[in-house]
Amino acid sequence: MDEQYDPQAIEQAAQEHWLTHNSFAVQMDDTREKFYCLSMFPYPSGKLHMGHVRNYTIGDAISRYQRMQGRNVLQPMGWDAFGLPAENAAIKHNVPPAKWTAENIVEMRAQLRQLGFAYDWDREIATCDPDYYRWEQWFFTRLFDKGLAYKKQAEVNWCETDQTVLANEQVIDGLCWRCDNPVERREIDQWFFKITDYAEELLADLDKLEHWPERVRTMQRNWIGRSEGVELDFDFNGTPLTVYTTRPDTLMGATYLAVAVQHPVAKQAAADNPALATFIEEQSRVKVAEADMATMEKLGMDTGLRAVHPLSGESVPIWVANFVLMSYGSGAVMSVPGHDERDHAFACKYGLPIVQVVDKAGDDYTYDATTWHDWYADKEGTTSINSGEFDGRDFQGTFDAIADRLEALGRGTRKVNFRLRDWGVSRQRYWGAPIPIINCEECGSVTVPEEDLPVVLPTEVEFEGVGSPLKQMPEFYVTQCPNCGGAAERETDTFDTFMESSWYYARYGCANNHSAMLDAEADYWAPVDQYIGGIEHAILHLLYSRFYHKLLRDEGLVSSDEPFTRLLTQGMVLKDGAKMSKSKGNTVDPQSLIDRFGADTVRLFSMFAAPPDQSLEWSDEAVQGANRFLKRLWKMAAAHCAGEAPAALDAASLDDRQRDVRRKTHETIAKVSDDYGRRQTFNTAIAAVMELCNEVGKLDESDQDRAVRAEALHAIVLMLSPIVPHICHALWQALGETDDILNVPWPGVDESALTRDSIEMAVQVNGKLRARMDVPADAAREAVEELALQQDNVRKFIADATVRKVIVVPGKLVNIVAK
RNA sequence: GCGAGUGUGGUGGAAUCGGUAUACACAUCAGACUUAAAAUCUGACGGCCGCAAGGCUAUGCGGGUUCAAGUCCCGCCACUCGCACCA
Repeated sequence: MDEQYDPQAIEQAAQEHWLTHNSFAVQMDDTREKFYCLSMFPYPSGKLHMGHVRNYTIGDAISRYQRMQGRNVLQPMGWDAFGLPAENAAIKHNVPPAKWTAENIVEMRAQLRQLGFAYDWDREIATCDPDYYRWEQWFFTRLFDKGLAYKKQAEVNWCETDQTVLANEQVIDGLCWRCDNPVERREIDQWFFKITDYAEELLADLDKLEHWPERVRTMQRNWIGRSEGVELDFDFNGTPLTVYTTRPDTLMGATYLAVAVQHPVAKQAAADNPALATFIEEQSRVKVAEADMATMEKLGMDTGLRAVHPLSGESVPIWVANFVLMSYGSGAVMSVPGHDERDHAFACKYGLPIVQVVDKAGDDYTYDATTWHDWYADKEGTTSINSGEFDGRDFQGTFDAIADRLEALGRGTRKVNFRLRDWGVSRQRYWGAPIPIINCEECGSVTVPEEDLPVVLPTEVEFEGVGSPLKQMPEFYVTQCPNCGGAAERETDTFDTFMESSWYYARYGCANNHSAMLDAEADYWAPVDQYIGGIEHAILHLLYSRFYHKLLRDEGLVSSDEPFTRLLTQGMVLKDGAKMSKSKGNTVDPQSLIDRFGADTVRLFSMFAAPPDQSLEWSDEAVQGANRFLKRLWKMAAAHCAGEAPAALDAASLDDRQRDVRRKTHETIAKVSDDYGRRQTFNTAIAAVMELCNEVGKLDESDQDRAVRAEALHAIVLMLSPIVPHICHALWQALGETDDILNVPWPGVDESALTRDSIEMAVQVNGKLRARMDVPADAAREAVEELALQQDNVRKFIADATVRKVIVVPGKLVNIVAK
């Protein structure tokens, strides 16, 4: 064995070995438990960044560990290949997106191979491949038939100068990123998925995801935003004006109505009220970031119109207000200024009446319009007042009584509302999967027949300006209607790229099946047992995937309810306390580190520097430290192997020092197993192995010293192999082992090595550490107490006091309470 | 504004179920080797007092519970993230 650690040679040899043995290809196997480990696939932007390295090293360590546990492990890799950056690059460098993307994939694949990740490359997929997106198109037609995909008008950012739709990130301060002209909102036809049909289940099933971070589940819960209330009608000139409220118990305190500026009633009132028309015009043009909206001044204007309260029969004014959202509920609200903060501010500002209808027991506060109270919205310990026959009830009592009355009168119904909106899946972009629809003047939107799929995206394109080239390609869009045979036009919109990433995890299970979207093998691998990726996908990607999985299930393609059993959200990689980014100029290129130190050093550092779910502060010095550890490990093994083959271990004959090292070996195995499997804290696992190495270094060259060291080195190499697989591959051979380390099971703990004759215990007096003592492992409680009281330093502290109590924590400490 | 999370040496972090705070590294300092430097090896390394033994003190701040609190509870402060007029 070479004395010098030569990472380049070692890593190349290990990677060649894996390649020639096809080491990571897997098939279905009913004799072993399956384990599907997946890291979020990358967008092929050009090169790997440190975030990728961290993400994929975590996934690889888990995969390799699970394999050593005897599981049938699938770990695939692929490319989230559609998206806007390819179009931007095309415009900038005049290279077609398909070519640019393919070149990036070649480069990044080579980098992933250099890092030694244990992927089954036979299952590699790229979402821009027609073999992939054809199934997405096929599935869309199925959803269309079920009514789960539909078309409606929706707003987009429109640049009049460039005659094109802009993505949100292409709008900078309200201006087009290309021509700096103002961007306007325009309504166009778009395709949607009815995710709201699954809102209830998506919410309820979050409770099943016990191995997901609570943070992610909370974010999804809030995003879905379920609320229970009543939808009720005020009478407006004989037609119902519908409002939604979660507080029907305060209905008798509703003193006016407020409608959104886009509401039909507002438009109607504006027809013969120029001042109002101007107000509406101004307010609909204000297009600010959502963050500013919450703090924006609340403005409104009286329409002069009035509506009739459904229970009191009183006439209430209708106002237009800038804070009412057209997109939630019915775009109109009943205003209860006595018990809603916004309504209160609005009523005070415009002099509208305020009626208190909820009182708090034991609070002698009497309402007047100039003061406000901290329990105005409480639902507990309150009583309804000023509400006629509903007086005297608590929140739920009034809620039910009023809801029942409205339902009996036919003026309202209980309703559950969601904040979640249907998912808009069409994009007016080129570099995406074509939506398989043909628009016919006679038949409307007709799906492309299955035998005509896929609708292939042309890849030989030229960009003129920013619009999609598809819209200038009659050879693409001119076609016949599959229904009537008449002249028709193909849809030129493409799918949102979240479509591809919502089901790729399932496709890896049968990536090479050309006759079906998913099959029995795909269902064998699903669901993903361990998913690893960035927290930035906590809502959209993970919610869409969960939705898609339920769609696939309802189509009979998978038999599970959820796609990802266990989720690990890895933290960001920071430099100088900030996220690495090109604009800040604080990036670190993984390639230069691999070239300098080797992949194992980079892998080791990224796993050692922080627990996986925390942010990781980059440190060039600490990378060198990781490299230094590998060099030391290599030297220790080289020195060990240079001598004669070690004698057989004779556990019974070991002296205390040798037994201590051997105990440390087996304690470390126990700890590292727990850190890898249950805790997923690889940093502490590495620290424990480093400690063991420090202990092993103290052994000398006697027969049994060498035998103890041989056992420890075998364990160390096996335990580190998920994180630094190349060096461990080489060390395993150097230790004289002929089996491929990949096929060697995880080391077991020898319980007999863990026993001790004596234990060091801490002795406290009144909770403060005063002494340490060695006690026989089998000492009785009384003997331990006795020994503790005899310690010199302890006697000093209890000399002038009476011992009241002695607490013994077996094997750990004694606390003497004395006063 | 609402919600979630974090706060421990010079730095990254450890302390898993309330039980010996600062493991493992990085940096720094000292020593060995060297003509010298790098590399490598050995040692020191929270603060204060002390020759030492040892003592006092310390986990953002202030209280509390407990024999015992970085860990649990209450109230503040700072930072990070998410949502953001959802009626």
